[in-house]
Order: sequence, then structure tokens, then C-alpha cells
Amino acid sequence: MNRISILSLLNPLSSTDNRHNESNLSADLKIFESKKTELIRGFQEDFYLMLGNGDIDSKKIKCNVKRSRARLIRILKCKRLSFSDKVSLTRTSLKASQSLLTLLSEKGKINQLEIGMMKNNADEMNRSFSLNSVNFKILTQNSLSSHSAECVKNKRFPKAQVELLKDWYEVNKKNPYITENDINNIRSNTSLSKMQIKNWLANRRRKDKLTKISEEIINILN
Amino acid sequence: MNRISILSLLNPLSSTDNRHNESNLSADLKIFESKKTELIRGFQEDFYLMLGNGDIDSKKIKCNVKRSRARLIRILKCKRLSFSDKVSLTRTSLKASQSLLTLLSEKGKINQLEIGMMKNNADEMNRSFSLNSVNFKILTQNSLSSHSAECVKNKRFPKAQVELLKDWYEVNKKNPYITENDINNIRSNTSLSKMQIKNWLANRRRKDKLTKISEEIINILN
DNA sequence: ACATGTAATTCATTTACACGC
DNA sequence: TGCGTGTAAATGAATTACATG
Repeated sequence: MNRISILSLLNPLSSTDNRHNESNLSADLKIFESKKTELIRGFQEDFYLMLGNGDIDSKKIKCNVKRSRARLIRILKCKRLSFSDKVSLTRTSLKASQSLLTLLSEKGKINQLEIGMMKNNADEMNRSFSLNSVNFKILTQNSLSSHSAECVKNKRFPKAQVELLKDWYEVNKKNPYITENDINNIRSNTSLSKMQIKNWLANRRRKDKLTKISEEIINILN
Repeated sequence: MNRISILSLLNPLSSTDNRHNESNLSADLKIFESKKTELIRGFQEDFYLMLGNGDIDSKKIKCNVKRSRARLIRILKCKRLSFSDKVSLTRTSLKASQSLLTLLSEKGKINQLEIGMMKNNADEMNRSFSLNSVNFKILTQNSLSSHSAECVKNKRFPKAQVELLKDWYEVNKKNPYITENDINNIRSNTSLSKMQIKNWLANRRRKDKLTKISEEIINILN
């Protein structure tokens, strides 16, 4: 995922899409351009808000992300936009989010974050789009949420971190009880606490067990 | 799914499980028997309540089903019960529900109903058991719910009826617009109204369309 | 530290219905 | 009327957290 240039974000009118460089803009093209400007202006405002003075907590970030998401969805609802225009706007939005977050991170405003929509497999992407709305959300980490008193619990772990846990479980299926060593290993690669790793594994073992039991029940009932 | 005999339901003490016909009942066996009696007594009470005077509306049925479900779950929590005992009790419970509902139907108290748990494929059954609780619920039909002012909407269609709709859609995928004739055909085999069938198909067509669109987006974004 | 019960939350999906063509 | 589309409401499986023994 390429980042959008900070410059073009801060000055949306300087960012032009190559597809639309011809003169004699058609009516639809004008609409596209105005929507794109509207989109980027929104991000521009976000930039100033977020990069200004004052601390940022997970609640503010969450609000920001919700706003961005709502903005994109609202803009995509315009019937005059063609399909490929919508794709283009979605890409722009993603890039802008990514840039904003990266910048925040670089400025030391936040520690670790991920945008849920930047998923690396097509399956996930598919589901994101499946309801005709775009789900992109930010998953702030423990380090971040612990800053704020009214932090919003993020129930779901980041995809990549769950993958790590799954991998460990698959390898150690025969004896799925983790050692202190392996816990530290996972902790260093994730933002999960010791307790979270243990809970995850306990829940995972139970899941396996229940699956086995239900298979037995089915056999018996059949 | 065999029905339990009405006689044995109305007189729980006469119903004995073959497995437990030996004398010299062990302690665990006694527990099993007492739990089974408890279970059936519950249904017995339900029988009298439901078959007595007065009309039955969907709310009453829903209450009854909730109560039955809660009863079974409570009983299954007993740690002294072995796994196969639990299976046996679950079967008994299902049979009793089925019998109760059939009887109600035959008495003209209700028109059409189904117990959701009586699913015909293992996959569903698997999921029903997967959360360590037993989901059986009753799906009352339009004809039933229209009786009652405070009827509870049943959002989900019965599995089997959805299968019919899916079959029709698969066959007519090229031109998924149903004729009056086919609607009547489906109506005669289901409890669905004309509107419901049409809505279902409209929602189904949309689903297909969105899937195609999201695939395109993925291709473009990749 | 563990299994187990269960609360709280999230999410995709299912169904229903309104509006406009 | 039938249709596509937007969207509300409900459902239920799955995820995470925490308490108890």
C-alpha cells in the first residue's frame, strides 16, 4: 500500500489524478473531482486536528476513524460516480488514512496501530466490501489504550497477532500448554499481555475440545 | 426423529430407558433417573398448561420453549451425569418437545410450527452444539404470529424452506425472476407468503451482485 | 496453572420494508 | 404491478475477559 504524499494531502487541489488530466472535463468528471476534493479536505481537517497541540487518546483516534469511514461511505453513495471512480476514491481514502496514522506515529503521538482494512488477503477484503459499505477501522494497541481512562476496549486482537497465536497452537497441538519462554517470544512480537496469551490459549483449547465433543454427539445421534 | 410416546410423557415414571433396566442401580444411575424424571415432569407440566383451556399465542409458545430450553440446559449442567447420559437426556427433551408441539397442532391450538433443532444435516447440528449449550427453538409461522398482537417476529425462515428457495435460485440463476406459477408452487410447499418469497429473491439477487462487485474491486486493488 | 462457566462485545448475515422508477 | 436499492432490526456464531474451584 503506497502512501499518499503529505503535500498533496495538505493541499488537495494540487493532487490530480492522471486519468483526469484532459481539459474539457465532463460533468461526471467534475463530480468526481469535487467528491475527491471533499474527501481529501476531510482528511486535511483531520490532519490539523490530530497533529495540533494536545494529547491524542484512543477515543479521539476512534472518533477520527469513524468520521473518516462515514465520510467515505457518504461520498460513495453519490449515484453519479462510476464504479471505477468509487474504487479510486476508496484507494485515496485508504492512502490518506495510512499517511495520517503514519505521521501521527512518527510524531510520537501514538505507538502502534493498524488499519483493519489493510488486509493482506483477498478473502478479508471480500468481506469488507460485502455489505456495500467499507469497513476500515483502527485497532489501537494496549500501549495506546492504557493512556486513556475512558479507553475503548478493543475486543478483537489484530489479525496478524492472532495468526502468530494460531501458528503456535498448530505446531504445539499435541501439548498445547505454553512455556514461559514461548510466552515471552510471542510477547516480543505482539502487543499482547501474558494474561491475554494465556487466555487465548485456554479458549483455544476449549474450542478444540468442544468441536470434538460435538462430533461425537453427532455420531451418536446419527 | 421418533416421537416420544404421549403416554410416557404424561406418566413419566412409566418411561424407562432400556439401558437402565437392571436392578441394583448405581448412584450415578439414580442421578440419571432423577434428572430424567425432572426433565419429563417439566414437559408434563407444559402439556397441561398448553393443552388446557384458553388460546395459545406465539408469545406463550415462545415462553414455553425458552423454559424448556433453560430446563434442559440446567439439568445438563449436573457434573455427575456422564456424557452419554447427557446425550440421552437431550434426545428425550427433543422428542418431548416434538410430541408436545405435534399434539398442540393436532388439537388445533396452533397451525404450523417447527423446532429449529431438528435439523437434518450434521453441519447444523454441529453448530448447535458448538457453544456448549443446546439451541432449540420454535419457529412459529405467519399464520400463527398474526393471531397475536404482541407477536414476536421470527426473522429466520426454517432451514428446509430456505433450501427450497436456494434450489429455485440455483436452477434459475440465469434469469432469477420468479413467475406467479413458481411462487404458488413454493408457497404450497412452505409457510412463506408471496411477499416473503419475493423479498427473499430480491435480497438474493443483490447478494450475488455485491459478491461480483467486490470481486472486481479486489482485482482492481491488487 | 488449569478447566470451566459465563458476560460482554463484535460482526456478518438474514429478513423486512420504504422509496422511486 | 415488479423491480433495484437503502437501511433497520434481529440473529447467532465467534471472540475476548474474567471468576471460580
